[in-house]
Amino acid sequence: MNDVARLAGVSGQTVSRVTNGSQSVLPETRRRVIDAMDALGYSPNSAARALRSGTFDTIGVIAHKLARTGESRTVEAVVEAARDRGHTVTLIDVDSPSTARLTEAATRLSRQAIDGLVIIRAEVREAARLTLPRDLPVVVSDSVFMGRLPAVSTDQEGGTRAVVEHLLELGHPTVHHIAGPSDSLPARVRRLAWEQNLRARGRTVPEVIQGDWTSESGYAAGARIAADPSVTAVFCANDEMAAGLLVALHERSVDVPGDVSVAGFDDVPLARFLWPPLTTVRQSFDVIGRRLVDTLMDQIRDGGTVSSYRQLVPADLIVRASTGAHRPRR
Amino acid sequence: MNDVARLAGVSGQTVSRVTNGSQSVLPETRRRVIDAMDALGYSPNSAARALRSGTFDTIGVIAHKLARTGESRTVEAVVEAARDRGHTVTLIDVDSPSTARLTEAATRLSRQAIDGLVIIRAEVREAARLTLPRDLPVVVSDSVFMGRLPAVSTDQEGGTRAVVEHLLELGHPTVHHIAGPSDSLPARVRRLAWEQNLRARGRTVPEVIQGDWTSESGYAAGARIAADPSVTAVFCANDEMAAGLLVALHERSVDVPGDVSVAGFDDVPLARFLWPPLTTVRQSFDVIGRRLVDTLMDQIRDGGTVSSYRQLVPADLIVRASTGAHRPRR
DNA sequence: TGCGGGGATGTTGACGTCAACATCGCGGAG
DNA sequence: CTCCGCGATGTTGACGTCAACATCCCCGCA
Repeated sequence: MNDVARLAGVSGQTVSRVTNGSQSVLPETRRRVIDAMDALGYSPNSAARALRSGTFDTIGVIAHKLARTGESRTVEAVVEAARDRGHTVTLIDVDSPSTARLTEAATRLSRQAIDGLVIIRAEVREAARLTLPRDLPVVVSDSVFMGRLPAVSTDQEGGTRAVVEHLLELGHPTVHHIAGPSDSLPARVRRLAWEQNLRARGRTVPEVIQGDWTSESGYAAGARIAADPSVTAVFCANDEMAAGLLVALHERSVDVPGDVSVAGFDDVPLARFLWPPLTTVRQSFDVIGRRLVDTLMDQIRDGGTVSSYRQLVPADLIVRASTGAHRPRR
Repeated sequence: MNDVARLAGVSGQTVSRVTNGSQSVLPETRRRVIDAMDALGYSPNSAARALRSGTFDTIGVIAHKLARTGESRTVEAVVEAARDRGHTVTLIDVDSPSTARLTEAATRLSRQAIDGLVIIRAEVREAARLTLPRDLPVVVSDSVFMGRLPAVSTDQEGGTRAVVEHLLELGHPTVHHIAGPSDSLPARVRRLAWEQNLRARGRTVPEVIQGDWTSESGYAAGARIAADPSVTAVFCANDEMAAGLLVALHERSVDVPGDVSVAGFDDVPLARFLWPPLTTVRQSFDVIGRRLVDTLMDQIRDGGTVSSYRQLVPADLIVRASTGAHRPRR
């Protein structure tokens, strides 16, 4: 900055004023300063700026498995919303539940240059042990931290109810369920809601089929389902597992939706292009991302005051061709 | 820090030594300092640290559409690799090609607290106008910056050749192509390689069908392809478009691969679970991500010296059920 | 002609950390 | 008994920026 000031024949303060768009700089002076900046390839040092101002204009995002649909779409929305608010996003991943990794994440976090933190689906139970720096504004989505920290999340119960009701209305005596891994909070919530809805309508609750979010696990479940003619409707806890199930059923010539109706959860972009197009529940990741940032920004601005501890974003049932009227198999 | 020092009855410097794990601190002193830190909830100020050390332990990532398969998987790999090297990742998105957005990105970039920059698929031509801060180590992948900057990218030519050869060996007289958007570099490269391979084998080069990466565009292309019995093999520039095409063909009772063979590119996780399972080219995003970080770190360490300007990561053909022997239609 | 006022620019110091250097105290060798 | 050396700890200043305050100059009005 001093070099620029010298070259432009002004003081450092004037350079600072130009950088920050202050009004009280003569156009002629401004010109000289900008020329000097270009000539020297100057760009302001953000560390010094942050040190001086005490703010980083950056928010941290803790995500679990970034490439997974929900995560990547939420992160994308968070990045966009943050950018609109003049902030950048720093990514911190806590993929492995090992204590070493967690300690590392905590350390990294505590020295990180962030004004606030968004925790997206830190699902693993061990993550709950993560010590958060005091006074750091935080918002969470679908994580074990829910309840303890302000949260924005999908209305899992509502979405699940919509699927189950839809399938029962089609005449199916009951609905089977391929669940997500039990250490995942959304998986547990969806499973619980499925069970409660069946009970509330006096239907028998079939044994849960345990999956792990991957298509492979849905595919594996398909073998059992194809062999059991009592199964006529399956609600999969996410679209990937539903895709695996569909393929397994095709391979065994079980017709969808003629023999078995299949529904998913998430509405991944490809859901409409599976065969048959998948009935599923759409999560509005963009809305969630935006709300997360809004909520966080409110906290940052108000110095940690939390307005709402629980925001639900509705999840809509999208009916496509993979679900149809009940027809006994065999 | 001063508060901690006072409480522990030491100087600030000793606190600093404890923070950074210096050897020359008596265990007893260290204990006192750590207790004081805990009591006060102290964590070091990263801005001051960065200001002092001149390094941020952070790399920036410019991505285009984060939620898209290639991007999110590459970013995930970059984040992991960076973490292993003790660095964090800051995300900067340049989704829109408008000049305003670019200026904004440039500004944001110039004041960003990063030690290096990874540019992932900044495809839009206008992005080339982005002014990068001088002396900032940079690596790119699949972007318009290739050639000008050190790059790590998928062997698009090799992957494309493998698909085209595979389809020709199955007896198809030629291969049609649904291309990605023309402002995307990988899309242009794949299209060109497809054309060259057909020519090299003396096959007629059919008119290109223009897509835009989305499944919807593949679906739209499906109407034309279903109606044209001369089409027996289609190479789609990505898996999403292939998925759209498959659905369009099913709806019109065109058998895959009986009537038409379909191949994609990317090997998204769901590719194996489309119907029929999709023949495609696997991109090793994890390898690319890791190499990007390695290359960038080398530059950061050596003060900007670039060893290699072009690293190619092989792309392997994955043959599944969506491609089969040629059989004339109708 | 002198004085007040306001806009443009300059000067100073502080943000929190850490490298470099200074100091202190203790034990062992001569 | 003295002095040297070394390990533990303390002191100082600088990193780059910007808020607050100081200064300067020019203009208009009495």
